[in-house]
Amino acid sequence: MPRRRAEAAQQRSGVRPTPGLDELDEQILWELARDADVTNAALAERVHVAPSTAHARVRALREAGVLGPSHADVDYRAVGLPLQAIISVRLRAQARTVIKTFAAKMVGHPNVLDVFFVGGQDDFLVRVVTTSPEQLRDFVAGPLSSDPVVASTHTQIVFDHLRGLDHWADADGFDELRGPLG
Amino acid sequence: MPRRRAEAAQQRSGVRPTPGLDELDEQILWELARDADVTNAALAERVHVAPSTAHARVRALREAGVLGPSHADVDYRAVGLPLQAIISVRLRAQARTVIKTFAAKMVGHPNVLDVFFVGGQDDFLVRVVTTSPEQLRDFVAGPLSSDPVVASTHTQIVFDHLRGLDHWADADGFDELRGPLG
DNA sequence: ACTGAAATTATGCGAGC
DNA sequence: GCTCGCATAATTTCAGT
Repeated sequence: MPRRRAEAAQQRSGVRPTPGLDELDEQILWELARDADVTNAALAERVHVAPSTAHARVRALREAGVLGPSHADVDYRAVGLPLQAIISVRLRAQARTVIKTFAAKMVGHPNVLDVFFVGGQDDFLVRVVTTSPEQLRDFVAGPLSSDPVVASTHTQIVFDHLRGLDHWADADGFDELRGPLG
Repeated sequence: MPRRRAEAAQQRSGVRPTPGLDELDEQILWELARDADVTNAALAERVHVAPSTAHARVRALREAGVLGPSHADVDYRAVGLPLQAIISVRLRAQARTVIKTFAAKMVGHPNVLDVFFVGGQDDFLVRVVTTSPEQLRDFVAGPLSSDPVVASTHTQIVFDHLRGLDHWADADGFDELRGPLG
C-alpha cells in the first residue's frame, strides 16, 4: 500500500503547500489525474467521503482553475498517425519576443499534441503525430523551419510513452502497464 | 469552421488508415481526446448519432484498446509542485538492454509524469514535477545519475505547457487558450 | 459534511432499416 | 451489420438538516 501520491511527490512532513487546498482536495486531484473516468460515486468512495461532498469539491476545484479538462488516451496509430516525434526548436535571439505568437501558431497545427516552453539552449519542444516520415519531414521543413524566426530544430522519434500516474493505483484498483497509448 | 481534425492531421483524401475504424469512430476519438468530460448524450449530439450508438462505439473502442483511460489536467503548482522539468537521459551503450527496466523504475517515481523513449543521441526524456530546485537537483543527482547505467543527463526547465488538442473545438463549443495546467 | 428525493444520464435490449 | 428508441438501472444534483 503506497503512501499518498501528493505526499510522496512533495516529500514533506505536515506543511500544506497551498492554504486554499486541504488533503481531501489533493487526493481528489491526484485521483482524477490518474483516472478521470471514475464516476463521482466511485471517486467519493476512494477518498472516503459522501458523493455530494466529492461533487462539491470537484466543482470548487474546477471553478478555481486548479482542475482542468480531461483528455482520453488515444492510440494514434489506429487513426493513421503512427509516427510520433518531439522536435526541439531554437529561435533566433532577436525573435524571442514573438515566441508566444509562434508557439500559438504551432499548437494550432493539427499534428501538434504538445508545446513545452523550456529554458536552456532550446526555446520549446513540440510533440507531433504524423502519418509517415514524409509528413514529419514536411512539418519540420514547412511550418517550422520555413519561418524566419526559427534558428534551428532537432527531431527525436518517440518509440513509446509511459505515464507516471498510471502506476499510482492506491487502495482498490489496479492498472496494468500502459501500452502504446498517449 | 475547421475541417475534421483527423482528416486535417492525416491530410489525405478518402483513404481509411485502419480498416477497423470508420469516420464516426475517429470523430469520437478526437472528441474524447479533446474533452473526456462530455456526457454520452453530448458526445452523441456532437457526432450526430443517437446516444445509444455513441455509447456502443465508445465501448467497442475501449475494448479494442484504441481508447484508453482519461486524465484530468491538474495545476501542479496548486499542490505544491511548482517546478516542472524535462530531463534528457542517455544510457551507457552497454546498458541499452536494460532500458526498459530502468524506465520502469523512473515511471514508478512519484515525481515523474511522463517517460518518452526516443531515438537519437538520447535514450529517453523524463518529465517531472518538483517542489523546488533543490528537489529537482536531488532527483537528477539521485535516482537518475547515481545509477551506473546512466551516461549523461540534460535538464530543461518547463515554463509553460500548451496542448494542441484544446484549440480544435469544432461545431459548437469554444475553448479559451489553456493556462498553466498540465 | 451528510441524508434523501428529484432530475438527469447511462446502459441493455429488441425492432427496424 | 449498424443505428435507433424505449425501459430500467445508476448517477448526478440540489434541497434541507
